[in-house]
Amino acid sequence: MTDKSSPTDPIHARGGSGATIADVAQAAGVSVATVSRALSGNYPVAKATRERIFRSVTDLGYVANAHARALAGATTRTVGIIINDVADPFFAYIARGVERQASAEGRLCLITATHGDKERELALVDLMREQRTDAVIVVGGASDDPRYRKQMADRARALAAAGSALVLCGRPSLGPGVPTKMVTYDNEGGAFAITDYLISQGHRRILYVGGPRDFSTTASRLAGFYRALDARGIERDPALVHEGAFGRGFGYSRMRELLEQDLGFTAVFGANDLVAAGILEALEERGIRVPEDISVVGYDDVPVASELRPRLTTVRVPLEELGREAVRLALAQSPHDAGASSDNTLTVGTHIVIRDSVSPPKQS
Amino acid sequence: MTDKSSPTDPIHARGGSGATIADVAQAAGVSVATVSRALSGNYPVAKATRERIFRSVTDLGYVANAHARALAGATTRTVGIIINDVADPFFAYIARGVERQASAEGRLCLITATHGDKERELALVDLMREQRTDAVIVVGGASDDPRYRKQMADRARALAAAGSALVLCGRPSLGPGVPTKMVTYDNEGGAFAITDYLISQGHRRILYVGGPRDFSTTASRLAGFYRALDARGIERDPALVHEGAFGRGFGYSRMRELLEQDLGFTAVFGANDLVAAGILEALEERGIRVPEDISVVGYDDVPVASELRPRLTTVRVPLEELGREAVRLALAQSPHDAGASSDNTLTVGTHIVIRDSVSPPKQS
DNA sequence: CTAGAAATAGTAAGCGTTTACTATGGGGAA
DNA sequence: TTCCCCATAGTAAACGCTTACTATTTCTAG
Repeated sequence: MTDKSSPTDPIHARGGSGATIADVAQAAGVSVATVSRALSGNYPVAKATRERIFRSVTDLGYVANAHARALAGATTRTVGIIINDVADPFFAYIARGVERQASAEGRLCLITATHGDKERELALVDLMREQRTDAVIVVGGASDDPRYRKQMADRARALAAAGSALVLCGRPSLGPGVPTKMVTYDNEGGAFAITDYLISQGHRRILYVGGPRDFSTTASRLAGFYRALDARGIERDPALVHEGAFGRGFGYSRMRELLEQDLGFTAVFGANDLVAAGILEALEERGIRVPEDISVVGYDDVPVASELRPRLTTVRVPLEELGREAVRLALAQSPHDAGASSDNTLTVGTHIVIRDSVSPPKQS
Repeated sequence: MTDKSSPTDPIHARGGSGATIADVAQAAGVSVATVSRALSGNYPVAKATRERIFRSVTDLGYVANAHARALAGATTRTVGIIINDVADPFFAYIARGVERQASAEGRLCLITATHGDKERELALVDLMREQRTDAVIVVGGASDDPRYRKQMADRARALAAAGSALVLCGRPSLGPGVPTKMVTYDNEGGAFAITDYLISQGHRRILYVGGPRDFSTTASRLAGFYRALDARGIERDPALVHEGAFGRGFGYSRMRELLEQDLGFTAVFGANDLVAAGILEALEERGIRVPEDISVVGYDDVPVASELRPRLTTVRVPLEELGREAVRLALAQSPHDAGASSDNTLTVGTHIVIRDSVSPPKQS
């Protein structure tokens, strides 16, 4: 092997464990203060000096130590996001929005997943707090357990006190007086709209399947569902509501069971698109045609909705937009008073998108 | 408003910008060293003292400052991962594996996306280097531009020198002597297998669509494709190979164009499942039946493959596993010598999964 | 010419932890 | 009783950077 560290070999010029700002200073024959200033560019440094410094930086393959920088008072330039599961498209698209906006604002993105465990969610908020992220964004529906809410509220206060912010994305407020920012979508309205659409097509007995019980998202979607029923004077039938989980597997297995019973429904409202996909699968397996025999709708409009056959009629939620807005809001300097009056909350609309999975009920 | 900071109010007890270890020490009447030791538990602390300390921690809502900790020499407990796009299922599943394994090993996960820009990829590696992550994992095929390879190799050396590691996940080596770890899958083998399957069904003219040109993934898949052709003595026809991009949109539009020409193929190999989905869409639009008129296969076996109708025959890549192994390897203390002999590389297998999108070619 | 303002550099004090050393008190062995 | 060791706790020196001050030139205006 020949000498690997010729003076022109950028990054590997020195061994050790990475060059420090002092190494650069020495190489350039200036003080560390000058290097720091040349690098951040917020203070005049003579052109010649600056060039010498930059040359040394390249020669040494120097990159600043983000921790030292953060510790010395500069901001961390990092936002944290907490989601359920990276591979669930609902969260993945929101995460994409967050990642893109964060990077547009020169921030890095710390992503973690709860796998649906609310204790873990709380622990993750603390982890982000340790990291001193500029903001922490928690995504998706929340449990309505009061103990949990209190714990989360405590963390919101701690974050606010430390100059960071807790952003609630697609979940309800922690209550008045708790310093959070919120970006949500019209969950209830979308559910109302699509239920009403089903009714307008002539359906009267609609099955609702999916979504964890005691979960804010489920609650809102059901609320919209019921409101539509009520508005048309259709009786609510508890036998037609089956909460459980979000996810294709749940939709499939629950639908199989439900098909054994004689519930007499003509349409099914899947709590989200994945549940609807499972429902479709179960229906197909039984040779039931969609939409001729039974109509099906979903929620979220993630790509699988248009991948399915029949293409799924569903409610479009602007997921990526939601993520972007979350970081915009998070990073926006809230007016001096953290007053509740400032618009720390933002709601984006939803609308139904009509595809091929709904038709009028079969004459029976 | 009544007094909000009663002594029992956990986290919000003090204003300011977060309690420090010194605050805890004072509250507990001990030195900061003792607090540090009680917290990390790597040094004996009297039971009574420890309890007093933990009480103060809770009272103050104290969480350690990760930056100070990292600076003081402890590891950062963070791994970085660089992918193309969070919302692309191929990457999302790998990211899930990484995230899960990282969290199983008590690490946090810094996720960033390149959006296919290789300059940005290099910049992101530097960003992670600034963060002093325990490892940085770059995922997915790579460009074979020599300048780019050299730059990446420089960074690999810098990371290694700093005690971190560059992990190549699903991409080829940067060359001998460059200190990287690798976890890959049998890309070429999978392509060979599925092409051979197509041939065994009687297909002779197979169209290959998708994948960026000059990209390692494309190169391997095409290599397997060609090898299968050669093995059966089928002539390679350049007119049947159409590189371009990964993505549903590309598959759809290119297929539409190709359908205008009279290429006489009986099967299509989509460079990945998303491309195949686009191909299916274009075919459906033209009223061409799959697999009766034309057979289609994909690659990766992401969920959309089984969502499609017909269900897509494809090559299964254990994506989540890939991600997990990447962090296992990354975090494994490599033997003292960073010798090339140690097994810093790991390959997971691929296999074809047969569904409904292939049948023997139509008699014409 | 000279005083005072730029412009440019350097000094050194933190930022919040960890950890090598040092200090203290109490027990048990001899 | 005297020593030595163990269990605990404290002191203070990094870690690598930013930035308020201070110092030195070099102009510019009067």
